[in-house]
Amino acid sequence: MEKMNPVEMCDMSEVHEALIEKINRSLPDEDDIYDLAELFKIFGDSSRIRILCVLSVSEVCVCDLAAVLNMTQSAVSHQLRILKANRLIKGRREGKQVFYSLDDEHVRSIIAAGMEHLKEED
Amino acid sequence: MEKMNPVEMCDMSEVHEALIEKINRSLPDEDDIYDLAELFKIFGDSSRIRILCVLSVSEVCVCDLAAVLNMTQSAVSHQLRILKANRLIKGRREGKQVFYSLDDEHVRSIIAAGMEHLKEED
DNA sequence: CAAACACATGAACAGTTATTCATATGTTCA
DNA sequence: TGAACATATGAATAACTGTTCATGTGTTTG
Repeated sequence: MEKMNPVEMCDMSEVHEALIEKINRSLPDEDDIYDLAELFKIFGDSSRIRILCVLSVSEVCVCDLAAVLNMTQSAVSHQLRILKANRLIKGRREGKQVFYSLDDEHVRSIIAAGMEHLKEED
Repeated sequence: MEKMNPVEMCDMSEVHEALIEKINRSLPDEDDIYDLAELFKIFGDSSRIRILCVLSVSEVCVCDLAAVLNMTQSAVSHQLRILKANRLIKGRREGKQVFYSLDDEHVRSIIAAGMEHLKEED
């Protein structure tokens, strides 16, 4: 891939040129970064975090989720759809009900990593 | 964004009542969940992730960031402000330039946790 | 089959957000 | 002091997102 035309660069271009080269080589793939941002976007909503926390405790059906989280069934379903599409949870039908549970062990570790940052603040 | 709504619950209320009680007790504090979502919101933008990835390699000034990431200086500054306000990065002035670097070890672990999820997909 | 229930989903709306543009602040140096 | 440079920031705009409302799908049961 050809180098992007530097839109802006400070005067000491010679000095920082090498650094920029080095950084460009060690940056993750553009697509990976995009996917990563998309993933964190999923965690960037308290309703979804709450759902994940509940499912982290136990497999739960949709209406119980709505009850525990004090959300409408529709709102819960919309969020479950997003979580499922991103393979963070999975659904299991049992008669009229659908029970959801975590589909990825990393969900807990991602949440834990975020919590650590919060608990560290002064 | 979070609204109060009428509680919904499926018919088998007696069966799930105990489960709901248990879940309610083990859920994280409401404020913590909110803060956690706010934190992940920061990571939920590819421009900010890219900035964090760059700073994960080296301390870099604003105009070099703009050059590497092919963004305008203004756009970079706006994002740096957000990252700084959330204590993910810190700035160090050196003459006319300001050099930014990571301010939290957890930044790397949060990104790593997210990456693991992506790399796991079939 | 029809009714009741659990859940899913499309459309619309309100609130949020990242970027751009213009301009302000802060620093160095002639 | 004033010009040039590096960065910061306010306002405006376009794009995105979560919820609600209405309705559709799938399942059980009378």
